[in-house]
Amino acid sequence: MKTNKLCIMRLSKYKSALYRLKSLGFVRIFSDNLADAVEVTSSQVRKDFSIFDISGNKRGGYKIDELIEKINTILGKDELQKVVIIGVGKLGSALMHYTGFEKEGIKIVAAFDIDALKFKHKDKTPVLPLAELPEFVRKNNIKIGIITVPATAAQQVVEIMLPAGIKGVLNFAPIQLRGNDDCQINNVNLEVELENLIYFVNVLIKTKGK
Amino acid sequence: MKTNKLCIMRLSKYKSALYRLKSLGFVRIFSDNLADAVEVTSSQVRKDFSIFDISGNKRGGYKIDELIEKINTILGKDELQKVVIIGVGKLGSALMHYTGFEKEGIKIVAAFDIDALKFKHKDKTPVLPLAELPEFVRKNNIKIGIITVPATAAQQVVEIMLPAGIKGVLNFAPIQLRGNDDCQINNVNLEVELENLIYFVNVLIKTKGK
DNA sequence: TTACTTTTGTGATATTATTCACAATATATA
DNA sequence: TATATATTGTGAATAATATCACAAAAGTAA
Repeated sequence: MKTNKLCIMRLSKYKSALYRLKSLGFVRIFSDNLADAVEVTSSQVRKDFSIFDISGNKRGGYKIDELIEKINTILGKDELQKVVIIGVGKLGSALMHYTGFEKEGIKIVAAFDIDALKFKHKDKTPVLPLAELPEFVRKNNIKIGIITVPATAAQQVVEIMLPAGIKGVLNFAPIQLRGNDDCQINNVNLEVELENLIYFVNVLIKTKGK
Repeated sequence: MKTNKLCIMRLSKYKSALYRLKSLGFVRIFSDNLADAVEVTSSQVRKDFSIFDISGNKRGGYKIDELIEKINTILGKDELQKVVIIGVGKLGSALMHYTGFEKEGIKIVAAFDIDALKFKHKDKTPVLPLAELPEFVRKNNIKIGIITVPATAAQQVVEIMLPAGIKGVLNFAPIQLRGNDDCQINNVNLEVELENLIYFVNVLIKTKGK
């Protein structure tokens, strides 16, 4: 089974499109429709599915419900995923209260910071001292953490998370963090995303000018 | 000149690493060092540079200042980039006040919403009615917009932005938005990023178990 | 039932991206 | 100055990814 990051990203996107199509009343779907929704080719869709032995019916397409279930299984979404956030700044608290995760079975169970003014031990999603992270992570069997601290603190935070048993980090600090064999780190760099967009907009404007 | 999105993303990352290395006192840099900082190979770095005719000195490496300047020119960062945000929810207001953009020459000049309770005409970064977006965009020659509205509203917002003259959209709504020849849309899907991470963490845990 | 049409599933092929490998050359050293 | 060494720059080779194209199967219509 040959997979790669892009392929898994597409699976997520297929799923999200499937929920939407389902809510519009569709029961079955063709690779063509999914391809449209996610802006890929229909052979890409079928190839992705074949990698994971997802099969439909020739001429009958795929049953949406089955498809969603299979994709969820592949993505490991059978059980609720508990996630912690480190860094309760603007972005951190926005993500903390972001409602989009719950429908995907992802729950932010706690946040951590070093600023005592931000501690909220009694809240539904508590904000706790960073020093308590290792114990919390072990007790609650947390695997995933989101980093939303400033770039200068990010590597230090990783050094605390790894021995605590965190296996996956989604890093929003604008610095490329290094994972290891025991921990996967994915970086989401907002500045880079915007710069990228700016580049292609400039290309667009220049080519139009011709 | 053959470019692609990944290559441009790497340029941004090189630049960010260069700022860091500069602040540590470095003046010259080798492809090796940059490769380390961004987690790519040194030939990747040199290849990327050669695509844009960036050259260093054999045995002398690259001068950091020149490199930063050249990359900024390529990325179109010669002048301040004015950006608007549509959707002043949790994520929107976090991005609105996110300080990381300014050092990259990106300025959020206004935000828009449909909820009158959110309007702040007098603020430094005003929150204005969505209806005023087209006029504002034209008057201020805005090219870039960030979408942080719910998925259900995102496509409608795009339909307002395109005729107003927006050329690039960074979309945070969890739905794949479609651009056209006149407008580039890049999607950042937080749910997808997290799901992706969860997948690879599960793979990690399974393989370790063996 | 039979012929026709549509859609899947997948090897073969094409395209794109990355790494290799090494000549060219700038700098350092003796 | 001559020699040794490190590093770039880039074609060639390799690897990764996506598309093509078509046989096989399943539905539809007559």
